[in-house]
Amino acid sequence: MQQHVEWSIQDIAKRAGTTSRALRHYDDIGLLPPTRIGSNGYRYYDATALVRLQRILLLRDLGLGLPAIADVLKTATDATGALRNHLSWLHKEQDRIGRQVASVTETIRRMERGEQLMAENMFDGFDHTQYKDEVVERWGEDAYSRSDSWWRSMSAAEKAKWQAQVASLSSDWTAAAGAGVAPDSDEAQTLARRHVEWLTSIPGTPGAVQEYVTGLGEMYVADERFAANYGGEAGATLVRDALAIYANRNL
Amino acid sequence: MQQHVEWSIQDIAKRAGTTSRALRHYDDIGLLPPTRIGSNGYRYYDATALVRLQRILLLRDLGLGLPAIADVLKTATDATGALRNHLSWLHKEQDRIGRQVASVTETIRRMERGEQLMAENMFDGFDHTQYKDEVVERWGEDAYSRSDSWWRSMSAAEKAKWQAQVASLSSDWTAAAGAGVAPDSDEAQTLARRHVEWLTSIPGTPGAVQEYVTGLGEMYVADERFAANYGGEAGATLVRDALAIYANRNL
DNA sequence: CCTTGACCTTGACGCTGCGTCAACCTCTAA
DNA sequence: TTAGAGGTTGACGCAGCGTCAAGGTCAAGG
Repeated sequence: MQQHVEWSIQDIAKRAGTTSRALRHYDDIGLLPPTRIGSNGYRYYDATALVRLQRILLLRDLGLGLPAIADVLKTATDATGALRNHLSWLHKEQDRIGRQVASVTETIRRMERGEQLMAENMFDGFDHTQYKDEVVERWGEDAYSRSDSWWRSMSAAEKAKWQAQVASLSSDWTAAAGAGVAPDSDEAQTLARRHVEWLTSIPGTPGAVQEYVTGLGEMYVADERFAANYGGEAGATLVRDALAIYANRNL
Repeated sequence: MQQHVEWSIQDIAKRAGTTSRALRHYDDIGLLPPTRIGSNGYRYYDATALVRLQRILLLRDLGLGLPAIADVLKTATDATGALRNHLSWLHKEQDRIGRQVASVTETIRRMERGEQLMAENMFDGFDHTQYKDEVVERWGEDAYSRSDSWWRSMSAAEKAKWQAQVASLSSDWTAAAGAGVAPDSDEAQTLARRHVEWLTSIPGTPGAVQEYVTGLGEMYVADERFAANYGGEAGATLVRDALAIYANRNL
């Protein structure tokens, strides 16, 4: 009997369904040293090593990292603990991927409906992350997290309503720009008031929004995609100037 | 107005919710060069750069890689195509994670039922991957894939029945070892026959299984976990010797 | 004027798990 | 004997920055 007491590195690799390179790596990091090393430097493995390799590969397929595998094989006592940890990590990954899938799907859907969506989409993140720092600095972490949770907690219908206001403002600004109204005209200033009211309807963005509003105006002009929402460059310029004037007078 | 025409690297980083290191990286790879570089080497960014950064971070949050993001921002035409690709990748990831969750959960369940499960579990992969190469070499790819699909296509009940046979053999071997029966005794040889019949009930493992069976015996002894399934070291030794004798006489 | 401290710069290594050369022995079968 | 298959040890590459290290720059205070 005992006809195969040991195998070469390639044999072991193919038998276990991995590569010789991986085996050398496992040797390098001390995870699976060969049973014997020939005087020529060749690595030889026996059945015990093969079994250990099987376990390694099994755990690897379950997604564990090599250090984690080493732990499991070393302190064989706590195998379930390690797997349990790993499972919770997997669940987190599931959630994360799930959220990404939802976001990407939604983004694609919007882009397909042709609604200048990249801009709209940007708009969402806009009030939430872009000025996060500023909000936190001026009104504290509480205000920001309230604002953030406010948005996250909105129902789809509420979000839709909010976005309808965006659309309404957008078309009114566009129309005004098309009609060539002046930034300091009553019409433009009325729109500016609506715009600011709409903005300040977000909890966490109270009083002293002058610079905030002015900054927004700059952004609109800086980005032709935002500009597109307000009737192109002319529209964006109108919005910026009207907001600046309104902010100066009323805020 | 225009009070903030440009910002320092830290300001931009905090404002956009990232780090200065990331911005330097984006500069290095040409994804987002600073608007202006001072004579002192300092990086300065304006509103346009901030907007671009926002887009970068948005796409990054959706899980796209930096080269992919560069493509999207460069050829703004094909944004949905890129996202669609990414989405299918995300779906694959979901599947993969899902399978891992199932596997890990199942493994934990088994380990908790205390059934020497690590060994059982190993056992599964055992007949399927470990000898894949050998099976393929001797009986061809067809035989292997038949064997493999055989296992995969088994119903839960069938798998349970098969595992019941394992359990039955296990306890009988353990009992025999405890009674101190000799490897060449009728009792041990009867068990060996059952063992071999059980093994050969797997399609793809026909005739000429002598070396296969002998190799199994060695494995049982080499690994104390397998040994535990057969009544410890003494049991494993009994199994090995009995199988060797049986193989010599009958295979 | 000098110091302190905050902020900036350019390297360069580290992390994960090997794939993939490169340059060079060793063994086996014809 | 010679080709060809297989073995060895480096060492780079990948993704996306985190994290020192070593050293300029700038604004404010003693």
